[in-house]
Amino acid sequence: MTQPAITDTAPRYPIGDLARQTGTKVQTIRYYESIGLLPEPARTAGNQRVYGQDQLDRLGFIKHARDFGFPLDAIRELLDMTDRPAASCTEADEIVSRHLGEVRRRIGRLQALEGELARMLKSCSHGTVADCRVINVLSDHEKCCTTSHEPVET
Amino acid sequence: MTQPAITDTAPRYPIGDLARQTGTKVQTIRYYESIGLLPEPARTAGNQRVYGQDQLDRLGFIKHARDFGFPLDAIRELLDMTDRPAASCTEADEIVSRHLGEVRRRIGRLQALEGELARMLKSCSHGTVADCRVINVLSDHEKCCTTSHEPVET
DNA sequence: TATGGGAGCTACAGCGACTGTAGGTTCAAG
DNA sequence: CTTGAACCTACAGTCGCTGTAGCTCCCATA
Repeated sequence: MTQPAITDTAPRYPIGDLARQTGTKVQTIRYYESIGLLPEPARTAGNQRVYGQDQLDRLGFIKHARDFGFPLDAIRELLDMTDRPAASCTEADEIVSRHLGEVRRRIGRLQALEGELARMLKSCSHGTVADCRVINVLSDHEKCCTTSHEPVET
Repeated sequence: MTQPAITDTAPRYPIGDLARQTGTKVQTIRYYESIGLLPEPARTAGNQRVYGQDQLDRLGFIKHARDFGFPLDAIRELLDMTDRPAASCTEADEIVSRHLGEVRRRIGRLQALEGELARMLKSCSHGTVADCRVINVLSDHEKCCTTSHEPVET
């Protein structure tokens, strides 16, 4: 009788606390709920969302993975895995490998782009637009030094 | 009389030709028109778009600049400059410098990310999800080796 | 107990730069 | 004359949010 019931001590956060504790915006949390990334939480009598520790952890995971640049569907797969802790983590490794490969390809493309932009700028004589190397390179494919011409997906 | 009139020899391309010649999609061309990046072209009696050399060149410029990763509003500024060929090209240089700076920042962020992802993968023991380094790092901020935690904007 | 203001609610539009679809019309070759 | 590719408009969807409008709710202070 001197001990309060366990359910009374369970933390119950409103959405703003969740946002502050994870560094997510309130709207983003509601958005994650709307796309099924976060389950629908309990509500107060006044229809306001209340979250427990589970949800806080789950959102922390999502935020962290987003900071690592994982797309939401990869995060969804990773979250599904945390629900099966006895399973092999091969699948998780694959998701990360795929993402790492994507990041490396992107770096390569951006470095090629960096070189071209720097060359363009260096060769510009800073005169009129008519003589501008920058404008000329963009106007005329022939004046361009690069071999490949794929969009760069910045 | 033996010479055809000049206007008869002016090339008039349908939208599909423009698309093929520049490597742009037909819908994209119509989209550029809708946002005012390309002027409204002449039409046939049957309401189909017909383009001349000017438009082809303009679209070529846009395509090329997009391949360099310039956002459309920067391209709009660059196009405005080509209409004033006697002006100084300082402004063009600035646009390119800005873009170059952005590309370099992005490369830096992606390289930091690459390091973290590679470390994560290397330290994974390839056992169960419960022991998975990948999942653990994402679950627990403390286990994370990085100092800064900004989203990476891939 | 009244009140003020911050926090929460839903629903929807907008971003950038397209891409895809539906349902129709036009054009050129056979 | 028919067929089918190319064209037309209009609009929805992509990704991952962000912002707005117009409400309601909750809690601390007077």
